[in-house]
Amino acid sequence: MAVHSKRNIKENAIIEAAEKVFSKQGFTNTKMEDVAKELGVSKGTIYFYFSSKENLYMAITYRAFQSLIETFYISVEHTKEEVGLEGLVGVMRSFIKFSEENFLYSEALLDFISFVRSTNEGTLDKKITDAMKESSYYERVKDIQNIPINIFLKEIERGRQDGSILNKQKAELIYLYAWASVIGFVKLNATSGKKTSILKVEISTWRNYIIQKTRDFLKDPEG
Amino acid sequence: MAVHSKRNIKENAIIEAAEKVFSKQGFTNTKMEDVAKELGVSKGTIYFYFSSKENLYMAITYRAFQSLIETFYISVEHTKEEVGLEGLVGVMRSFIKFSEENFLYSEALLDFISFVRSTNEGTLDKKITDAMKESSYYERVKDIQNIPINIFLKEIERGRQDGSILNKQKAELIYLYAWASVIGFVKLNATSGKKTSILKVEISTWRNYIIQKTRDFLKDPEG
Amino acid sequence: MAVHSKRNIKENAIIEAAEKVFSKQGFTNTKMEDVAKELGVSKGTIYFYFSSKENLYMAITYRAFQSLIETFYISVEHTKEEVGLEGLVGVMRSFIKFSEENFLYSEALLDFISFVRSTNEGTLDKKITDAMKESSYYERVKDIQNIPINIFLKEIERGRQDGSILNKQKAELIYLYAWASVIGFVKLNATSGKKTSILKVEISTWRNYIIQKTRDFLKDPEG
Amino acid sequence: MAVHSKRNIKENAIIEAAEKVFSKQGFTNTKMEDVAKELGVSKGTIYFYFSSKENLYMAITYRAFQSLIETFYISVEHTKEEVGLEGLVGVMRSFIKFSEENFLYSEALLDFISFVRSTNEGTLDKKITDAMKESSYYERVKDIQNIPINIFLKEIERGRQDGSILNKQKAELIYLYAWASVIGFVKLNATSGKKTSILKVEISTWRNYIIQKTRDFLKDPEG
DNA sequence: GATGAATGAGATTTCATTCAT
DNA sequence: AATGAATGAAATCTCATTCAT
Repeated sequence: MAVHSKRNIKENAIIEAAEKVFSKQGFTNTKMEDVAKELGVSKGTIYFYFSSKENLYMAITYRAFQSLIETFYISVEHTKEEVGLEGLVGVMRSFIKFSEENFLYSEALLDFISFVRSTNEGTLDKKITDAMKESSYYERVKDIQNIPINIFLKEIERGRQDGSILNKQKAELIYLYAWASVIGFVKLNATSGKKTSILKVEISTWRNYIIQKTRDFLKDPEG
Repeated sequence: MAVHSKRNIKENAIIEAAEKVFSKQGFTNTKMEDVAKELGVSKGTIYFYFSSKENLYMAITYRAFQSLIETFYISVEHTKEEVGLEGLVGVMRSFIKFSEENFLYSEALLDFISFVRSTNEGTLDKKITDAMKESSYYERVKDIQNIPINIFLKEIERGRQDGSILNKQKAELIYLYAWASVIGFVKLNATSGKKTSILKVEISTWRNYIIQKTRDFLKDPEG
Repeated sequence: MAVHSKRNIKENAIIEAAEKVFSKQGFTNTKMEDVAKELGVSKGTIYFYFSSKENLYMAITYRAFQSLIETFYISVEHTKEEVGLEGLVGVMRSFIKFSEENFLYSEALLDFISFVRSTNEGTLDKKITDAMKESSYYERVKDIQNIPINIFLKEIERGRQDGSILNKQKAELIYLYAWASVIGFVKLNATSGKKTSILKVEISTWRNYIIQKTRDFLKDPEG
Repeated sequence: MAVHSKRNIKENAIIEAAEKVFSKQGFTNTKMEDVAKELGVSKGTIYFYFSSKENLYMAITYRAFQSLIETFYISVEHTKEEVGLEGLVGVMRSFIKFSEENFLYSEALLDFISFVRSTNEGTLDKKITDAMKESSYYERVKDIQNIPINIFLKEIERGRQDGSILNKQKAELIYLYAWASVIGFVKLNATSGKKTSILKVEISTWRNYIIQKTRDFLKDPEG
């Protein structure tokens, strides 16, 4: 186990270095050499741990899902004494926070969803190719990809049980509507993040508005 | 002028070919050769009309804005007899339709916004580099980039005047909230478009829900 | 046609450059860059004409077969007034000469034979991989690979008709026996070719002996 | 000595593993890692015993010569009561068998001969480079390389003494002629060895023919 | 003795861009 | 205007070899 965890430590170090440079320069504009330099190792070392650039990206995707799941669990844990509505709003809030703080993760999640949904013909402009399926992380990600959704859906159910959520729409639809808001929000803010406003609107105002709207329509029996 | 319009015809043909292949394969995965082949001309010809791949993408971006503006104007024209609320809902509806039918355009708009907002340092993973600023289309796009927003805002104003829109939030915030929904919706559907449902939710159901929600919160005085 | 032949001229120039450096340094030890330098062009140019290093080798293989066929036809033509035995001895002689003068061709022929005969499992040490099958030249070579053999067999038949060849063995066996001698002869001489003797035997003596033995056993009714 | 033989045992194990993978994949396509894996040790261990990949190949070459010599001696021993002609035919027969059963050895012998004959400039496509000369096995091989030939030549001499061999050619020429046949035979059969015929000729038929021809021309006073 | 992580030179291949015709 | 051959910088990936533990 010592040996194995040693390997894991290095793998994680590489992933973290990769996250740093991918975040700064983007996947396409980043050379494996850049990742190596960031960590102060040689190119070969990166390839010793990750068989390809895509595999490395897939590992990041895995971490993205893991991180989101962790975030969701923590949120749910924090609000377990409150009603389901508050639990869900909490999840939503942490979802936004997560996406804002980890734009790369947010992108990775999105890329993966697109990839899984896409057939071979007509692939869009993603970093992902068929080679990705050969990544050892591909299966791992597939195994956990639905956990965030399920946590979300479970909170809706809880809210319905305790009467705090009155919206009668299909739970999945609520999830999609909420997720889309977050994605749009994050995408439109996708820059180096120095700016604190857009179209003269404070980003924090916008963020709060999304959460408020979410709460509103969850409570709305006509929702 | 004859010469000039002849040039325009060719330019447009190239842009259309580029749109086709970019849509299919994405910007990064498309070679200039592919664009040339699609149109049945040589690579040299493409470069005769467009100084770089980036410039070509910028031309597409320009068309994307033009097209969105046109779409918005048509929508507004169609609903000018109705109240502002309906005008705005119509704009929203056409916005979604536009984005669904032109994923590439939708991406281009987003890329441009990101690009403009970003400082030079810390550019994200966009197809857009500094070379973009040198594009002859860059200035042109900057000149019209705010028109869609302004149309949207004007309809809000109209709705407020005629009492159909009661939501008291800053108009720009409403715009951002609406736009984000559309972006999220489109992004999550971003595949070859063969699928008609996601998470067991019909896409049309989702689309209608977004429009319904938009209408709801525009009318809501507490909105 | 002018255009096409222009392309062919360049292709041939590249092939000839490649033959030169492959002969000198061997396939594995030769970089595409070396081929480019030999011709005074850039690496990219080589790839403009040949999609891969293997494809280039396959093109050489094609030339090898073409050249051998040409050599055989010329030999047959030269001896058409003589009996079949002499025709066959002539072919044999030119076969040896061909192999001595074109060691690279001789290797290429051998590699191809091995490749075609081999199944996927257990490929031997050749420059050839499965990628080779994707070479545009692969099919072309397959189409002509049996011509040399057929010429050889036809001469045996002619010799039997005119009574000059009395050996009663299966024609194919005769071919294999003769070919093996040539291959062994060439392989054992496979060096830069400066030496004129081996084991104190003059190479010319050895060569003549092979031809003499061939003639002997073709005439031998007990052969 | 205990230490030394322990070392030898390990060296032999490595050589055998190397022979296995080189036979299957060829020298060039085999990574040191593959050799290590085959034996279930680490790459470092291989390097502890063999200074380089070339050196390892040289060790195999040494074994190839040893094995051939052993084979020859056994054959000679078996036929010492018979006439020299039969002794020589026996050697030939075991030579063929040896080469068929150990294609890698057969290649190694050939590579070594080529290497020794070649000058530094103009080395052909062998796995062998100048580094080979630095191999500790290089000298060892040089010391024994002529033994097979000498055994062969000695049998010819014996056959001439007892009158069973009447062929008057230089003994070395006879050796070369015989060896070439074997090399050609083996090279043309160089595949995974599943096929039992080539050009509709049974390989066993061909093999027997070579032996028969060898006997014939050894007896032939005009040979 | 043995390990396997780390190195880094080098190989193949790609492709936006240029330019002679 | 148009062509497409040519360029060459750069990217991904390989692997024999080294070396700290």
